[in-house]
Amino acid sequence: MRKRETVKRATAKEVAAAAGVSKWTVIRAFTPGSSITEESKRRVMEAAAALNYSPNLLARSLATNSTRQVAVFVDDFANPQKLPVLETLTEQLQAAGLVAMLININNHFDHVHALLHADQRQVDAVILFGTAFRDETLTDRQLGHTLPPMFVLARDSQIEGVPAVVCDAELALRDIVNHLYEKGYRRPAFMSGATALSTALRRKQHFTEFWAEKGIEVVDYLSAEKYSAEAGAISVRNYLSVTAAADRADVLMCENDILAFGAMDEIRGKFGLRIPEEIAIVGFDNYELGGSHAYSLTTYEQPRHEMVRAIIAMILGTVEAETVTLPGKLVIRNST
Amino acid sequence: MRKRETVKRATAKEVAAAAGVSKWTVIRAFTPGSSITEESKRRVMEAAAALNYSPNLLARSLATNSTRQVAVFVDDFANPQKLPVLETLTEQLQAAGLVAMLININNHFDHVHALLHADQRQVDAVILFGTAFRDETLTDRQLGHTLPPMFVLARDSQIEGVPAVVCDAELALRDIVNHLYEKGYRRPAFMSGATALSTALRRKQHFTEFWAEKGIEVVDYLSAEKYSAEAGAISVRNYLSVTAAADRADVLMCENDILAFGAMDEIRGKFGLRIPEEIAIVGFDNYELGGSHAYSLTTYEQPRHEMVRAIIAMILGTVEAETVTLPGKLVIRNST
DNA sequence: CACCTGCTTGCACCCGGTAGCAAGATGTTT
DNA sequence: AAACATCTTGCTACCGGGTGCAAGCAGGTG
Repeated sequence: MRKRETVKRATAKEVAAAAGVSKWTVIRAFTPGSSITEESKRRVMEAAAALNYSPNLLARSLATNSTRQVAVFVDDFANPQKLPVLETLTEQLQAAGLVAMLININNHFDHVHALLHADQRQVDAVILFGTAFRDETLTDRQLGHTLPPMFVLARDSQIEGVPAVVCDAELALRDIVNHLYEKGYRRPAFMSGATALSTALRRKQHFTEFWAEKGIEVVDYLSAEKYSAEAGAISVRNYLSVTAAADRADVLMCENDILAFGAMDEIRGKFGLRIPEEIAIVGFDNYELGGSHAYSLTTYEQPRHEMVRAIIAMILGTVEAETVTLPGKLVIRNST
Repeated sequence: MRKRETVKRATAKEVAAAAGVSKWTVIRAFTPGSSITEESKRRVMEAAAALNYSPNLLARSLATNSTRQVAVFVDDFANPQKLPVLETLTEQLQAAGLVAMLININNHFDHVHALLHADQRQVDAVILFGTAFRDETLTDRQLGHTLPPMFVLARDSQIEGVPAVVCDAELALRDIVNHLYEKGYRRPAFMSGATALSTALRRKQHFTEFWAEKGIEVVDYLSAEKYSAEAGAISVRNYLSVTAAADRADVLMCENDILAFGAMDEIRGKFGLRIPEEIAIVGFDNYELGGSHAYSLTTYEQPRHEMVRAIIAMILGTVEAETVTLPGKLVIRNST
């Protein structure tokens, strides 16, 4: 590791010597609201500027037991939706004087590793962003005693006492189903990703439920291997090749936009069907590309700014830490 | 800020008391290669396990003057290409025992802020990922004395003494032009993004140069307002509306895939032209979506694994820190 | 002028580790 | 059994700040 042998950072003690005061006075000059005369402060600040001094946050963190660092766990970089949320998250964390440690959860670095590591680094909080683990993972491994506070973002919490911030799936699906109903669709189908995520299950469940309220049954349930365009394409290919034109759904809701993109490519490319005339498509998440001409996908946008705001408020402790559900908004385009 | 008043982490001193040794022996038990008897180590480890002890990395960092944290500056979250690189970067950093601090450079938090902040946090290095600033920024603000070592990733360095890791643009454009030439295209055009990035300029310049080597002149240069599908669409719309069919280029290379997507939507949607028969398209960066049916875009993939490996080797000091240029690979699809 | 109040300032001690020295323990050699 | 080499262990000092107390100092009051 390349050390910083070059030029050492100035310390409070050195600034103190230069300003002719004690190091505590220097520290006070840099601590808002502490009792110090204007004169002393001015002298300290001059000396500090001359020496290019700024407090060492590492030392401060050690002394105050607060690093103002937040670990962000991410395990699915394939989902392009992660990027805008990461942007919002880092921006708002920074605005709150916090900083994000981005942790990649993968085969070589699992949740337990990551948690222990984050704990060793004394982070003030951990955000499980779109990822989660079973409660047992904590208890099995005898963790949980000294762990930093955790929060789940954009996914249901599976851990007792760990709050989550999620988009209101019930409202979302109600909006979607209402929209489809008004557009005249009567033969809905639903495509889910493989994993048995509670957030995913809930979308499917509400989709079914709200159609049922209108006296309509969901005609087909498709499932994709994973969340990728390829998997969405395969799933819809299987469906269309075994389903007679008359028995086909007139609208297919895909659990997220990525699946929808793959499905649309396949529907138009391989099967030559027109969207939305022959089959309409709905996605979820509003990826940037859904807005392009090629797709123009009707989808649902999660309220990421509000979600991030909510989770940061909990981290800062300005609001009680409890699971919250926020409303997003329906984005209607040409695929329906 | 929610403090960790709950259960305090055990310290080496406490473990020492429990194990009946001094705290230094505890430290030795946790320091690979230090001299300690098997017996002592076993007793320490037992006590440590009972108390759930693990060393406080903050304190260690303070004492060793090495945090094993790397700040990663990102300023353009609109580019979806950032995500796979971030994945590779975090994965490899973690494998090397480092961790990424993700810093969002924006209007409220500029390079200077971010650098000072990263410095205060004593990061071991700063990676300028796809972002850079002028050399003057450093000297103007009297920075540069105590700053952590910096490295530029996926962009040219504009700072004296700061190395960069980039994709070999010359090789890339040579491959692209050769491919287009072999395919029989003879009327090339180039679309650039607005900003005068050196990496961007170089693509354009080499594009021109390699066509010239074949005795062919680039027939048109388009420019987009920024790097977005929308801007690409507008740029190509302007071009096609003022250019007679006979005068049109037969292949358009876009500076990156996002521009290409927008251009393709417009070309097919608004102008009803077929790709590649009436006009072929080439992008750059190989975004995941370029592989979908809807686009099937010929593009060029930057060697992100190798680039990340190279930059981490420099950070670790296992290789000399100097600008390196790595070869990527041409990805040929149906748009040419 | 003595006394009280309130703001500044310096100090001892603390946060939880690390480095390097020296004393203590152990084992080996002659 | 004495002398020596080697490994363990504990200790002092230190990384660069923060906390809370008490002394120092000012101004206002009786």
